Amino acid sequence: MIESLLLKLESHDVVSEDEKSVLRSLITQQKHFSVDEDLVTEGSRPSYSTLLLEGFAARYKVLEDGSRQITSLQVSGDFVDLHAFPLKIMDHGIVALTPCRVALFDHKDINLITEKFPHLTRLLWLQTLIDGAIHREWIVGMGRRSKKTHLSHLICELYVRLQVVGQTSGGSFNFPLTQSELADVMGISIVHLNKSLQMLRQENLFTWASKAVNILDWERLAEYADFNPLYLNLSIEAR
Amino acid sequence: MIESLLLKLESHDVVSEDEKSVLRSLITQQKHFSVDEDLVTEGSRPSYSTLLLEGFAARYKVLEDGSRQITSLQVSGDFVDLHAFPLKIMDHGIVALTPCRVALFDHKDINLITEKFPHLTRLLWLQTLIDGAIHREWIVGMGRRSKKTHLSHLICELYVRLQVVGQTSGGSFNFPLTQSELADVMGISIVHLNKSLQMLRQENLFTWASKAVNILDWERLAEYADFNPLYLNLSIEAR
DNA sequence: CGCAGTGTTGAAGCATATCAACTTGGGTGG
DNA sequence: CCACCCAAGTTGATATGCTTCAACACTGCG
Repeated sequence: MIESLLLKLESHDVVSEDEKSVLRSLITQQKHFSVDEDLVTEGSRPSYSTLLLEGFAARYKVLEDGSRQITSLQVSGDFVDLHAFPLKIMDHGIVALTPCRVALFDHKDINLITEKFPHLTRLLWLQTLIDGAIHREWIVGMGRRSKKTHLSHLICELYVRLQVVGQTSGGSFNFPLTQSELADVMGISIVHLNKSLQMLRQENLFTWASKAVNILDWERLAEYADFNPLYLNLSIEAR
Repeated sequence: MIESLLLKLESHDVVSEDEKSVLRSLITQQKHFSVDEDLVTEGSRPSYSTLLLEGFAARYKVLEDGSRQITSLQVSGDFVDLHAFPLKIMDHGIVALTPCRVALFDHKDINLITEKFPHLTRLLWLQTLIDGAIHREWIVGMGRRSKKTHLSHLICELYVRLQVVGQTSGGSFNFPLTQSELADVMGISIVHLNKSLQMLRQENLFTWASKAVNILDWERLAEYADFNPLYLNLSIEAR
């Protein structure tokens, strides 16, 4: 059930049977969310952390004027609020972009992991560090990349992240965002996103139709997007 | 010597004498860097982590076309590359914005902390999580805030972070960035930064001259910047 | 004194937002 | 099963934001 999490962990280091079974044993509860429902609300003080088993979710903040910025996209195998464990209070919300199935881990139990399983602790820590690395890459995209490059970089990132958890087939993957949501990811208006997307289509690097992306030429796309997967830390090392 | 780090940790939770002395005992070496020197270079594989004792530094990425994006600012008490410990390879560089004095912690020793000092481990983890929270706030600033609001938000953030480590006096603090560096923080051109800054000056919220910021009216500034310090997690809790 | 880094300015052109309208497609009730 | 409806996507026009280029002013320092 938590296979996608294990796949993710195993893309960074060897995970022992003991560690796997602790993780399996700690799931207290499963839950479903429908589209636009909040998995976690801003300002709340969760006593558990949420592992996304299935579906797409987004971290976001809403400003006074009602505009929204999405600060990260979460896919199967992502701990959407592991950071709530030491952080205590959520400074942002997490919303389901598709129907979502999640597993809950009690903070008391995660605390127990830090007490008894240092290596597993480091692996969980690593996940939150990779979240940070992705944030940095997004900052670079927003600040210094053209919209076309930023957008194709996002496609590359999602492709690689989904590949790790076995959610790609060939060059294609499910990408259920609306253009409005993507605009909130990139911090631009829907109209402008739409126009950038159309210009990008002329490059014939990928297609995006009926909620699925199909990458036509990975080499050229990665080159075009200036994409270097180093920041995702996909190498198996002793951590 | 590592007092600023301790001040920072103690702004989140109680730190025991044992924990303090472990930290003190693990400093293997001190080092100095001059302006524009890299504390850590992109692509390197450091075997130690760097604690900034004195000075200002910045994480950055440089793109093919030579443009630079600063993804975070680091001040006294910040572990500038604690994440290199599980992350292994640096996906970005860290440059000294002023002369810097740093202390080095061997990764083997940090590993030892995770094995023997779970509570201290959680506190260190927390520091990297706050880095992530700051990244998210910057993403919001870049994507959805006006330049004037983004800029004043940064001033608020720096003020609060420096206050924690005792680097403010009254409403003022040292802020040694050039406009060019600030432009790289915000992802805009120098010219535009300069003009936003001038418009902001007319609001009389703060002054910035000879490398020092002086906040004239904190309440109004925080209101104007839509600044909510929640994301910095400055409350003492059992973590 | 002169030089180099930093800050400031104005003009011109490109990027992006906003507004308003229209099209398309999937889903639902009559 | 069709008609309708609503959400999503697309389009063009206009206004504002932001970049670029080029010039000049200021300051600290050799």
